[in-house]
Amino acid sequence: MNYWLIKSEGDCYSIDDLKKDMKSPWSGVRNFQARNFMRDRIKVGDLALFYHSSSTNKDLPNGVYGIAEVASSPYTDESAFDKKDEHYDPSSDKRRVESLKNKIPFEPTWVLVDFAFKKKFDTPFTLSEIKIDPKLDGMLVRQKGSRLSIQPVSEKHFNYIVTKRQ
DNA sequence: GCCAACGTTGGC
DNA sequence: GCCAACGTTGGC
Repeated sequence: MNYWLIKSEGDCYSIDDLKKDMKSPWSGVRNFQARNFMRDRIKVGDLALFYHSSSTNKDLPNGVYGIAEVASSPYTDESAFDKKDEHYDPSSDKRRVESLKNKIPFEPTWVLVDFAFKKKFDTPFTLSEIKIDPKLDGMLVRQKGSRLSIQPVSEKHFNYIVTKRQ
């Protein structure tokens, strides 16, 4: 089993939204490294820290707000083909249209997995706490300019954060 | 709202 | 294949 950290902007899709929906397709990832994690390494049942980023709300500081569970295998992210979607990708749509026209197999550029709600922490484990805790040395999210929206987390770090919030 | 850091694009 | 320019992310 692997552990992950998934980022979302709190104003955009929060842990409360996931709790309400119970399960959500993690669409809109347009970064190749993050895509590769979903396509090649993420497995059903893997657990992920749910991280809120870029918060301008003082009551919702950046940090880990709870836990989500991987609830599907990777599948095509259809939003890449939707002109009205904010994550529309013309080049991937063009590839798809060409493949349909020429009746050749198509490997979608962008895939996604579903995440299911697992748990919300009573209090978030904030980024500032993560940064000062020696037990969390080496966590990717601590690195300045860590822009990966899906990143691996070690079992040790995962368990440490979860235990601290139980 | 600013700006540094990063990934991606496009011209050469 | 390099690298400058660009757009986006994310912390403050």
